[in-house]
Amino acid sequence: MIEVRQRKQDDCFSILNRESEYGGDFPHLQSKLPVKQEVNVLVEELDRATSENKRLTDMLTILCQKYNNLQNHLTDLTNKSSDNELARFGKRKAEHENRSTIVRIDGNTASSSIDEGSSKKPKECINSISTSRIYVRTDPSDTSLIVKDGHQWRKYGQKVTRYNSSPRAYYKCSCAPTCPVKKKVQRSVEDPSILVATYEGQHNHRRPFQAELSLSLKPGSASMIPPATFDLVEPKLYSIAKNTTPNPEGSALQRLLVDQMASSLTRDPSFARALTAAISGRILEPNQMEK
DNA sequence: CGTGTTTGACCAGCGC
DNA sequence: GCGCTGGTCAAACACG
Repeated sequence: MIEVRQRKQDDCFSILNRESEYGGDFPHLQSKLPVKQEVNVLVEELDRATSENKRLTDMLTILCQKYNNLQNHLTDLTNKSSDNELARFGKRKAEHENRSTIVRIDGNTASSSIDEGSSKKPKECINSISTSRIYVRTDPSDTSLIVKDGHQWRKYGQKVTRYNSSPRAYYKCSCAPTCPVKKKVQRSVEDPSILVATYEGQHNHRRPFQAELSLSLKPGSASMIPPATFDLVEPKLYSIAKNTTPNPEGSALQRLLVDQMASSLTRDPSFARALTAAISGRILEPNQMEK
């Protein structure tokens, strides 16, 4: 350990020397403290950052475990409520619910199930369209059917459906003229404060309004359910952790979440310092291995 | 005036 | 065949 520490000090000396050669932009390294003492401070900070990094990793692991448990719990509840509705409503509803349950259970968004079962679509078309669903918590007093997801949508219809008193809004993606994606937004029967957005098809263009989504994801704003619970029923987002192969739309959401995390973390100066320390620690590790 | 939303009409699938 | 239902269209309307 002492040897390792000495080695880190040597490496820091060499870095300091190089910095002085190039007139580097680390003014704190050019203070009047004795160099040896400064190196000790740096090494301590490096150790502290490393331990903090480990602590953050542990926290992330725990967070993933909790999310897993929460999702399992919600899936159970959803399945139960589906069973209840099967008993309550007639055959038409039963078939509809069965189809949507397939999506929820296997999480395969490219499966043959169309959530609301467009009666106009030929069966072969239904088989080729992928669907996904997200749940967004809103203020119950807010009657708008707007889900900010980073894309631009044009509303082309609204209907009150048989088994849900709240109207269902129909949207088409207007980001690109040829984009075939459609979206349906309706309040949940069980919890009117939750908006259920069902997406059909895949975007054939890039997401244009990521910044807007960033705003909507901020805590305390229009109350998007926190990113970790962005899509609780359909586990494609969770497939990040489970290492499955989601469809392209799922990948887009994954990238979005990763971007969100990355941007929020990189904005934090302390995290940037810790990251720098961790990286420099990695660089130093091979030297330690040589011993 | 251009763009997006609203809303009644229409269409097609499904069950009876 | 008829009625119910979900999905779509398109004219009217609102808004910046």
